Amino acid sequence: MKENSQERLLRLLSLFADEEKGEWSVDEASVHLGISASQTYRYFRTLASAGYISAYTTGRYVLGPAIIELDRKLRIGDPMIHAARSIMREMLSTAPSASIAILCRYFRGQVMCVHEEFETYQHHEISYERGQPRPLYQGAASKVILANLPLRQARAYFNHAPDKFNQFGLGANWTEVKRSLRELRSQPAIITAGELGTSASGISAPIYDDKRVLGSVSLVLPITVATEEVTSFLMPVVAAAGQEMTRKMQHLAQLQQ
Amino acid sequence: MKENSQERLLRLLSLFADEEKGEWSVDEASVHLGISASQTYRYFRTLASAGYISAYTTGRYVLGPAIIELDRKLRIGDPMIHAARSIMREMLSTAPSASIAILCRYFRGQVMCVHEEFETYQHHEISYERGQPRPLYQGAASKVILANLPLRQARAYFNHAPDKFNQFGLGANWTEVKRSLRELRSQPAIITAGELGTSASGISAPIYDDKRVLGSVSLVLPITVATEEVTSFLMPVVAAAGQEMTRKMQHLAQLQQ
DNA sequence: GCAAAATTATCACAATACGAAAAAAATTGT
DNA sequence: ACAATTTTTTTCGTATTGTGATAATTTTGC
Repeated sequence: MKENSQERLLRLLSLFADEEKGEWSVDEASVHLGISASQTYRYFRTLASAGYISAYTTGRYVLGPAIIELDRKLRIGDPMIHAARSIMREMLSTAPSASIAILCRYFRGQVMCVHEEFETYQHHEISYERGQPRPLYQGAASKVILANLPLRQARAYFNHAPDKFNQFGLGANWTEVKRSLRELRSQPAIITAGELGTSASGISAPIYDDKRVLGSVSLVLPITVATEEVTSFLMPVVAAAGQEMTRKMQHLAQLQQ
Repeated sequence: MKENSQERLLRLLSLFADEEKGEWSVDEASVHLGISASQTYRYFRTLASAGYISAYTTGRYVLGPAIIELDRKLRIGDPMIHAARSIMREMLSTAPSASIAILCRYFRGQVMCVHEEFETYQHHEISYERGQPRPLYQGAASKVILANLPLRQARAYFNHAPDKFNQFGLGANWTEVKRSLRELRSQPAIITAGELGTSASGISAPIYDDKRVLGSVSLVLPITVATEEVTSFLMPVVAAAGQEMTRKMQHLAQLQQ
């Protein structure tokens, strides 16, 4: 827990991401971070003059335009998203209309959607939303990552929320969980229904780097069209997309560019 | 140009936004920033372990998932975007189909789109793209901000790129520019055609905070439908949207919430 | 397996980040 | 318009730590 001044600055910035709170005053942040008011003012000034936060009215700060600028650069330049785009589009073309394809990443012990592809835009209520961290035990895109994590890590997550693991059908104790993770891993792609909200069904396959799992590609379909027939057709499609992504990621690493 | 260590850290992060380059090695960043290699390693480690950058292969760093997380929070929580959403949608409903509504902000001496509303998604080629800074002299959404800036600032920008100002019809010298800015300011909304690419036309109105201009709301239409008749109908619509936004921003400031 | 590159650790010192308190500036109430 | 708050910046002395150079270690490419 030794922290230097740069880490403190970033921790202040992450206040705007972590908490449900979208705006912070200097005083609030000061007590929350355990930093003196004068120093917190210095941090706020630094972040504000770089555009990462912005005072939309006196004393109240929110995230600033520099975030948008960075996000655009990421959208355009991220190698994983770039590699995924065509694969996801092709996968989507074989799926029923109103389906969407999502690319997720393992991040900070959670799962975060980093890219979406869809034919026609429609607000999907409760699902993987770009940029929203989701737990590892809920939904296909998460579970497939969990199942491919080293057992040590999986166990640590299980110990942290055993009730949740049970609630989402992964087992009531570690022995059961271990068995169901092995079972999930043995399938080419994994399918869930109604685990985030009740209206969607997910089909997901893992993406590997070299040794460890990086994330997952998934199809999310309206639960009404996710019949046994449809999902059994799509399972190998999604599995192939995952394998193709894995291949591309390894190829990328070799290009060293 | 006195810079502390936090500012240096943010400057390193902004390398990933400023330059055309989307990926950096430690050495490249080290020479570019004029910081020793060992210290640059420390900065990279700090940013990486907070998720702002990520090594997608050994030695090559790109922006990390934390950016996406912050961007989502901004999209959801930003007071200006929140205030704009309904106004933009209503404005859009009176416009020809295939039009889009954009919300721009004055940022770092440039103009950046921070939010878009559209009926049906279609990739608009060259226009205001969310997160891409644009110069003040090009396009309606920019010009309306420029025209409402304090003259001192406008003059400074003119001196910085007089040829560009002339190219986009603002005048060949400061006297002419000053006159055309006044002329632009006198209109309820300003209209341009084909200034970004050749296929779009823009109608924009300014948004004020209390005294200074914050940004602009605009309609972007396919140039083919932007007839005199259509634009003269839409001009007061956009102007009203700008005024409504101004009202909401001032109301927001008074709520102090 | 070995050479090369990437990353981390060590160290000594100057630079600066820090909190407390005071000063200045901006904002609000009346 | 003026006073009362609140917000923000400055000052200052000191202990902390950020820093570059170099070495040690780990990882990677072949």
